[in-house]
Amino acid sequence: MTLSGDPSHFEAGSLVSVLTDQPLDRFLDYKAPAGGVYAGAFVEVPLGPRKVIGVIWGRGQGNYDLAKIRAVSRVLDLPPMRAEMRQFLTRVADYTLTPMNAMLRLATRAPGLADPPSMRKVYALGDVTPTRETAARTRVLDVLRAHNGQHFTKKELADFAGVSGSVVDGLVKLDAVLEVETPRDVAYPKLDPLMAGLELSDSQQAGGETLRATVAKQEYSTTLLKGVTGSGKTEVYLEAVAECLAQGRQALVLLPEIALTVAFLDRVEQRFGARPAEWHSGVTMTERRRCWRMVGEGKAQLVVGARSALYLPFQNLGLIVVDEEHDTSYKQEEGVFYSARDMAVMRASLVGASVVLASATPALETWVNAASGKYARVDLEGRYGAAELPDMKAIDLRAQDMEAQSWISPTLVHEVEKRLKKGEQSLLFINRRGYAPVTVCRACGYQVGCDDCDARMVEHRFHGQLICHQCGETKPVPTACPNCDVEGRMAAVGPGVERLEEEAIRRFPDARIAVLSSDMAMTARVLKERIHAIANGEADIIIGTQMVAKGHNFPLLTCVGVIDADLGLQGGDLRAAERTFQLIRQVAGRAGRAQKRGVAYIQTHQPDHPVIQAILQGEEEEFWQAEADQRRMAGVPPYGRLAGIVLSGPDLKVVFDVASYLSRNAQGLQKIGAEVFGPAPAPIARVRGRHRVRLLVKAEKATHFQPALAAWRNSVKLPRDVRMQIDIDPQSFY
DNA sequence: AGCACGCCGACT
DNA sequence: GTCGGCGTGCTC
Repeated sequence: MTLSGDPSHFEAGSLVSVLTDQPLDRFLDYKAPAGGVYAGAFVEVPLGPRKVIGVIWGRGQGNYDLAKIRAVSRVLDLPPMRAEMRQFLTRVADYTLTPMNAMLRLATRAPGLADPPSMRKVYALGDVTPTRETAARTRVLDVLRAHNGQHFTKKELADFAGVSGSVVDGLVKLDAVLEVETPRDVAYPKLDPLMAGLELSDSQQAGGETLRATVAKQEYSTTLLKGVTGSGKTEVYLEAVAECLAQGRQALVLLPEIALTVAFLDRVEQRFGARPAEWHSGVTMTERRRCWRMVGEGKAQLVVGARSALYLPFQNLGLIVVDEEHDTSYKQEEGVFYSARDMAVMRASLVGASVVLASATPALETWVNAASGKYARVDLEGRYGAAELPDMKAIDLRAQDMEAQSWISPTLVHEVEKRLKKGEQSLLFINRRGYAPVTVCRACGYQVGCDDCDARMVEHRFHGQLICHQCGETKPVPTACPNCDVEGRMAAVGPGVERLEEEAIRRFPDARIAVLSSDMAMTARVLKERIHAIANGEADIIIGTQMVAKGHNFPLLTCVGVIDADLGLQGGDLRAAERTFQLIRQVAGRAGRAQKRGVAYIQTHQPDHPVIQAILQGEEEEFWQAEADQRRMAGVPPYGRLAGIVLSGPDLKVVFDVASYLSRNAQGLQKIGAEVFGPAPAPIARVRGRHRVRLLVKAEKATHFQPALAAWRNSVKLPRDVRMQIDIDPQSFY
């Protein structure tokens, strides 16, 4: 049956435009298959000798040799891509200057989409009683009778009954046990939004009700949920999730780190009685396929995931929560360059969903949007329970009597010792992995660098080698200088987390010391167990990198020492101040979460620096306002537009020439008032053997920035081995 | 992305 | 003579 006049239906043989996941930067025309096809349908189309996945985008363009046009081979058994999803992908592509096929790949990142639903055999009680009932057979039937109506796999059933699989086979042959083919991808267990949550404080209660009311309107909105570490943001936004689920709409919660998901799944189970769907790099292929398909069939009510979960085929999305929304890992800086936070807002605005951006230290962009009224804002007062934010104290390193090769100041040593005596925990924070950032020859001054990158190799004693943090290249720690051949003068300079541990062991020989660093290669579960053990008091001193700043609770912790607060302030990055502020506030927030008030000690050479001062005084709003004013004066985001362009290739001169040409031929950009800066060598001028040159394009806010950039990019034909990356709203300048 | 076509060097 | 290196170009 065909619906005449329905513009989204295409009759058999008519021309349709198909977007494939192949890297051809255009749509291809095909003939609609027998039975016709609707726009949005997932299809398989012939392309050269192969069959590839595509989506029917609309009517064919008709600008290709009709004789060469082939027919869609088949329509896949998947719910069609909704119009709003197609619109979303198009908008993200236009915003980030990404080809559409790359967008489709993001949206179809699940295995076996072209395959029929994967099936498996399950077993249930049959209606025949076997004539010869052996002991083994009785045990099997007893298990099935005890769980009447439930299905088991053969292995489950056999294991439960303590028999081998062949007993089950025998019973199946006699029809005493039923063998049923069922889809492997089953719906997620039902979440109950009406279950009672934890008891909320007044502030949480009020915040939760505001969010519920917002979600209940079923229209687009974005709300900043701001509350200090420990104020119970999660419980509050789970209220928004409850409201969304109660309406029968789907919800998505984005978390910045896989390590946080395990704890979050537990919270969801407590709150709604079952676990939600999970989507991140750590889930198995089978589970990925299940998640993608169930989300598309509306059989997953809540998804917890990493940024790429944004491209799942939700059918009736009502809410997106971006937890720790300021986190830099939401910005993808590979392949498709996008900010998951910003794209969450875009997706929600297209489907009439609510967005909650949760953070103790919001991104400046978010803060500004809330201040201007573009976003609503909910503030949580105080910390949950009796806990209060710690006192913040600076340790002026210029006035400390620092020993050589040591980074823990006498004042901080003293404070840690006091905690050790009282049986309380201390946290020493250093935002640097490995043992030492530099290996230098004391004879000639040579520093060991990576052969393929313009970066110094970082010594990792844990792994017993030097590692390039850019490309992952490793080499042994040399005993003789590679430059002057002098033996035995190579020295490690500066501290990393491993070296800090070494110093802590030396200074606190009787303390139990635990290290938490992202390169210790632990699974999410192991990591969670470790953190749990530490939180329960299995360590006196915790030494950690950035990782410890994120969302873990240590109730016995009363002392935080930030080893080098200046580290983030150098480098002249646009966001250096903001980052340092966020990171130190977060780390400090680890202290004193339960009954005892904590103190955070911040070691710095510049205690009068405005950022350090803002942290010490707790003058948050003033800090954001000052940052915002500075950005406005400089005409940079969020008050202006930036695009970072990186050209890379094996031959520096060729790359530089292309960059110069682009810079000189930017009339289209100048026409919209944009300026091109550069070319200049990128901060890391060589990565994996490719030379990198960067340009920066800066424009006023209200301009047709992307179209002008796209035209500019397309105006040059790049040499074969030169690549060009365009990063809209760059976060880092690497 | 694949995959074919095609045009030059060292081999059974 | 040909096997195969990977540069170039095409796929509706």
